[in-house]
Amino acid sequence: MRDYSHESVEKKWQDIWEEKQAFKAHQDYSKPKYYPLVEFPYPSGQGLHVGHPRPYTALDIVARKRRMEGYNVLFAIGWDAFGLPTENYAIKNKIHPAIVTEQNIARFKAQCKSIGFSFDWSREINTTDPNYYKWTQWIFIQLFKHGLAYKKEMDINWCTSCKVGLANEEVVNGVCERCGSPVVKRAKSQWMLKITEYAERLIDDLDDLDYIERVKIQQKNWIGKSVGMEIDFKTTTGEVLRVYTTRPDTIYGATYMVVSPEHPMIDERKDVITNMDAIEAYREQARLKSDFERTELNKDKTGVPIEGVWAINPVTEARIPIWISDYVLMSYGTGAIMAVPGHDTRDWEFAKVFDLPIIEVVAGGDVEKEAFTDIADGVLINSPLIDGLKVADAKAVISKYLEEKGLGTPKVNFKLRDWVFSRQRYWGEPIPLVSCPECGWVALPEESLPLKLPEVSSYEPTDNGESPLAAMTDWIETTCPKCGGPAHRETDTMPQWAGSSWYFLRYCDPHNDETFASKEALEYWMPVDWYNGGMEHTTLHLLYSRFWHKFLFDIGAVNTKEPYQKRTSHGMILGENGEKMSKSRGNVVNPDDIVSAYGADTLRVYEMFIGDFEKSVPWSDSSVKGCRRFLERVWSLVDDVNAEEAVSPEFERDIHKAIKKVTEDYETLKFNTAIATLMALLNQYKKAEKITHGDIRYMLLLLNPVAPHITEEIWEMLGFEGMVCEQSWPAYDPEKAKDDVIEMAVQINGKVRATITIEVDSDLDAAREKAMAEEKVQQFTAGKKIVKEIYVPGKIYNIVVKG
RNA sequence: GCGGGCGUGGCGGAAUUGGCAGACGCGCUAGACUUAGGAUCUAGUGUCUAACGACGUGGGAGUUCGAGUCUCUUCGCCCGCACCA
Repeated sequence: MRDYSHESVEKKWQDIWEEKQAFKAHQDYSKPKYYPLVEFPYPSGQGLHVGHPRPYTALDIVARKRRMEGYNVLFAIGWDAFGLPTENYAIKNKIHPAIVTEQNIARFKAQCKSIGFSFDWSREINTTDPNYYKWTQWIFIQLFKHGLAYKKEMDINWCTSCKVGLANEEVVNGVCERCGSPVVKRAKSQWMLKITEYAERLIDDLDDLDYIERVKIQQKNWIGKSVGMEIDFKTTTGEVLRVYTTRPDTIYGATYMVVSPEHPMIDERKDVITNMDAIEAYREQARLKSDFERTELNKDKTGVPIEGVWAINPVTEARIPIWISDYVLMSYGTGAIMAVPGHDTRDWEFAKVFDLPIIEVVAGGDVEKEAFTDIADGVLINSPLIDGLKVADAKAVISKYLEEKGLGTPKVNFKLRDWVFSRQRYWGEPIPLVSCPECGWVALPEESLPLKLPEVSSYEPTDNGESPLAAMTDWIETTCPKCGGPAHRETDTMPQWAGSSWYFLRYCDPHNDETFASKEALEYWMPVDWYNGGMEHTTLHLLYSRFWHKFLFDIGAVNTKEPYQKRTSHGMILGENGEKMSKSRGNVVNPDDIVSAYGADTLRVYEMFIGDFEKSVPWSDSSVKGCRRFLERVWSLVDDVNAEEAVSPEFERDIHKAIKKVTEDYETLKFNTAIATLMALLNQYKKAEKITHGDIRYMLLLLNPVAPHITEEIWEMLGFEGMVCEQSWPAYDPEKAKDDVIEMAVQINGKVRATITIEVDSDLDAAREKAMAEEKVQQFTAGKKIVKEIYVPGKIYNIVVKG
């Protein structure tokens, strides 16, 4: 037998697969389909990270198994290539981002190929390709035409020194990542997408999806539906302050109000407010704070009372003060709250700091010590209309009362905010709209798409907060598609999320230039059957793409209301020291090094064997060696074969058990135990005197999805026909996979004292007879009274004794 | 602060979901082969104990014939975040 040389074996089979187009998804729509999906990577300058192959190998295993099970499988990859790091690299090195992108993609592609993923490379896509972003722009235009895109003044992070807008990521602890200068908020008119219009459906439709529970929970909490009321508070100066609350039952305990520093009533009533100086100073402070500071450092409540105006509690008619504080956000509810310090923790803290009155209106706690927020058992007090009622009933009664009196209306609110869709950047999809003095914002005609990114001399954001495109007068100045008059283009670009919100649709039909994907292709392939990705994408990417898909469904462009039927998530791979891999920590492992030293199959086996797929796990070089050792032992089986027969009788049961276990484990993310099963089976083989072709055949079939190269090579060496990847997935006989004789533990008072070998379906009498024959059992039961016997066939025999 | 998750040998992790805790792998120990071993093979390897045996899944309590698994409580760690009224 020759040595196992991974370089030549892996290259050989990669070439054969490519030549034979072994993994191409077929246009034959009569076969059953399967569509597994992995998150396409951002092609960074660092190249592939060892974190990438974990999810990719996992779904590659599923894809390969499905092909062997007779499915037409669509498994594709592409590049999510717009984005900040490339752009910043381009600025720094004065290279066009398109060139940087091209280089990075070439590297990523070569790396993916070297690991042997069974992608259908003919479907590769790239979000920065005009033939791709043409359709991203087309979708945006549909959103715009259906009223789901609108302009709004929104704050951007503004670096006071660089004089550019910054992404959240570029703001570190309130200062600019690059120059360390303070970052402030600055209002800018931006395009927004009304994802909130889909909030209810984005929650409800989760019920029918096969997402892992923590993804569902996290999405639901992020969307944050709450059922409450908007209630109007009159003020002493005649206007109305509207608040949102989920606890209208506590209204008798509303002893003051708080509005956010940005609340419009402040400017509107400048004339009657007597302490505008103090208010302005507080607002300025709030403005200087980044979101991070406002939330993180603001553990102690701060605020300023508005003097000159009071609110009237609509049920008690009491005159109560109005404060401003940054713990109330303009972006949620109405930007104003009725503060009930007795029964809301934040209000309670605020009241304690500023010595505001606390009235107990729900009995059961001690409001002098802390806010009482238990809504299950509380009973209302000090609330004439609802005294003695439980919280839930009190809510219903007071809501009805307030509604009838015209003081309030029931209202559902969501935490979810609309999606800020504008970026003041160059390396993104141009927004295909023009602003016409006569017609307002007008979409470009669809047949004129793509609107390509123009060549600019500098990619640096401009010092007035505009995108680099804003400096290109000849590009900006255009004519209105509607009236033909002079107009100018939108100069902001789309966020990186845009291209990734629909890429799985393009995989279905990637070369179509009539439409983003043909109806037939979509009807056949969609929905994605299994989408695996990182938890960090749960609330943004996953939600955004569900939103876009639902919209496309509503306009009849796609045939399913959800894009992904199943969603799972993998854990991160950490450095050997247990910390997150990063350049600065110096603990980064490059997959190329593993592939060249041990081979792609070793890398694949290792990443699947390393631990629970769903959990984070530290890298370990010595464990990699163990996986290489396993493959070498598999390789050495070639020499051990000493019979032509099918399966050795002594292995029949083991093989059927292994097929069952591995088949199930590949479906349930338990790749580690699947591989452990194969290792154990191999150990059996190595110990055996006789080992046949048939025995090894099963090992190769089961191991092939994880280690595709070496298994093909051994298959060929042993003279089997065709390729492993063309074979049928082995079936197991449930009867043969079952043990009929087992080792059963015999316990005395819950402690194991002996084991007996017994037929699975034996009854208590048979078990007792065998157990009592054991010396240990006799010893521990001698002279004692048997009070109880628990016998669970196939599991346990426990004797409870006394005395 | 809010939301989500995790604590099992020296290490990564198993445990049919309430039934022999530690599968499989790493590491380690001893031996074999060898000029050599950081290659390979064989055996051993949770802790305490000379042994019988006892103890053991972050800590404490509880339910149960039986708890890593269920309940309560407490401590610690990780991830995400937009103080969401």
